Amino acid sequence: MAKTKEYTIQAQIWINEGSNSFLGPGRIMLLENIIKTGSITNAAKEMKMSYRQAWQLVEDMNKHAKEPLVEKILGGKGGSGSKVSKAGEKAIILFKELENKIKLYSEEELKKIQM
Amino acid sequence: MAKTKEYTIQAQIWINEGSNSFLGPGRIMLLENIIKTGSITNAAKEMKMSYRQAWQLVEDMNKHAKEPLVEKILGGKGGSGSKVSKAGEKAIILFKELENKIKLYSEEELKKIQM
DNA sequence: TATCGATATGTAATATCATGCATATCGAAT
DNA sequence: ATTCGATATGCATGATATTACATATCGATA
Repeated sequence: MAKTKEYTIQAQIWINEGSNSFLGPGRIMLLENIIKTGSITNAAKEMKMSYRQAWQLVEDMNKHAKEPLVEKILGGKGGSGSKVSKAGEKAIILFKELENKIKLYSEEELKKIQM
Repeated sequence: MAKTKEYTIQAQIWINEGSNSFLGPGRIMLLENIIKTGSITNAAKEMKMSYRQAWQLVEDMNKHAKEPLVEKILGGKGGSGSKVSKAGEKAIILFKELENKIKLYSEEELKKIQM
């Protein structure tokens, strides 16, 4: 008997500013991990990414956002760190809503056809 | 004056068979180039991909499709080549329709919000 | 059975990219 | 001024694809 084949759809989105990438799943996860850990360094560790790369992503996000998504905190008794701004929190929410809608829509559309 | 920032959305889809990738934009383009050129070898050249990689993609697509998307032609006076099957042609059309709908939907949804 | 142009496949070489590491800097708090 | 934990950044190293190359095979046609 023939092996049954089940097909699923995967949808991914990215937001660009002009021709530059601005937000994608990886960057959103990074933002979430910065909220969770309080620093780029620890967020990077959390997702097994090098600090260097995480830092560059933050730099790039900030450059392409209307206002910074991540703000640095320097000094203080506990040393330094980074924090996601209000604009950053909003970006996370908007992105995930968008992503969710599109994934749902994709699945519905796949159901309509026979692969 | 502040630099205006224009945001656009990019959506990409892939079809999986079980947990294996089956079709994506690259594979679809490969199929189209096989139609155009009549062989995997020339399709690969067309898109500056190594023959090896192109061949593996074809192999993998066929393995995960219900019936082969690409069929080999061996022998004959003109030597050999490959051809996209009816199932392959159908897959191209279905994929592109799906992709198109999702891209349109994504753009509509982006318009609704303010990034 | 000789020819043809590609397919099919392993292996060595290479390019690409991310990471690790080292160092300088930061600025509030004490 | 010292301390703190991170940020900021260059550069060498390493891991991980991707490619190039070489070779064997294919099968209808003539």
